[in-house]
Amino acid sequence: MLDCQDHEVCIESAMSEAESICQENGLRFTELRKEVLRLIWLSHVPAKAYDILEKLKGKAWSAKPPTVYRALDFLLETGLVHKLDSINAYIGCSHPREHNGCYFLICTDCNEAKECCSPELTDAIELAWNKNSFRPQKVTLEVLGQCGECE
Amino acid sequence: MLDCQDHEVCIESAMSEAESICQENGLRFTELRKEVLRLIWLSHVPAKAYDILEKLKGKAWSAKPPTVYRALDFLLETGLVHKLDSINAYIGCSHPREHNGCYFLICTDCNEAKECCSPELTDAIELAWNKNSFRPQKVTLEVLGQCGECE
DNA sequence: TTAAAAATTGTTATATTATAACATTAAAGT
DNA sequence: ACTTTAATGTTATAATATAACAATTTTTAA
Repeated sequence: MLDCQDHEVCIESAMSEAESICQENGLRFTELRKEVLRLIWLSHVPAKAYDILEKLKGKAWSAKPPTVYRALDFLLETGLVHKLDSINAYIGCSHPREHNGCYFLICTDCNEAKECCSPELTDAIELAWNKNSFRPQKVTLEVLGQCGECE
Repeated sequence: MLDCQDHEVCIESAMSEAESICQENGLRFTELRKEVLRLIWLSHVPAKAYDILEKLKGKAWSAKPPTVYRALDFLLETGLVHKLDSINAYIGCSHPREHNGCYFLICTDCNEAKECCSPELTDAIELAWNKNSFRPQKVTLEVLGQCGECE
């Protein structure tokens, strides 16, 4: 599904961008938060919270559910990570500096997910909700299906 | 949020349409399934599985979690009910004979949800996924925010 | 019409996902 | 340095959902 050539590069660039964003905004990118973000970025398959927990236990931490969920809360709030509600899993944001018209393609065969953006989509959605005089706060748009490589 | 004038009528028409659909398709609309659908339609606030369970217990059933989840599975498969993944709740489908370009507006104040359709939306989404050579199987589109009455 | 097969429901147990509440430690502000 | 705030540790539990097998009901078909 993905165009990522060298995933090590992919991870490192995500980590350093996260570092910058936190610095710019005076947010504390602690070791725990870093490690959780890195674990999420380990693959393009969205990570489950309890899988992250198991991996954390293998490291220095005395990790328990709140350990992971608190780190996830931080990463979600800062926009470094997205939660995919349709599969209860977490994926690193591929462009954490701007979030416009994002949606997710999730392959039910290889389990990889890809974040996409489409201005036309945003426009269509805005048009639709304006008709309903609705003030949107959060949009969830996830497409489950088969990616090009898997079909 | 809703234009429903008389909710009794709203419920009864949903129930009788469900009855018809099941009959047409040779599906068994058992008492249990009927009751669960009716409980979901009790309000336009999406129903939580365990709330349905509690209400069922007040009736004739010896209800346990699988009782509810199996009825929900049936109703979801037949398209009589939708699951809202962003809030883990279930809502009656307002037009179960055709599902095209549906999405949901969910008010975080009054908790009501409204099913909407927008062909432009469907088109924009299809355009977007075609670019990615992705074969969609299920689309989740939910907008959390404030409805007209609540803002 | 009755036996076999299939579908539905009952029941017990457990898996999965997530948060509350309070204690402790570390960092930042004054 | 001391106070406050933020982050993490820890225990317990809440909320959501499914597995596995037994009993029953409905349908099929001999």
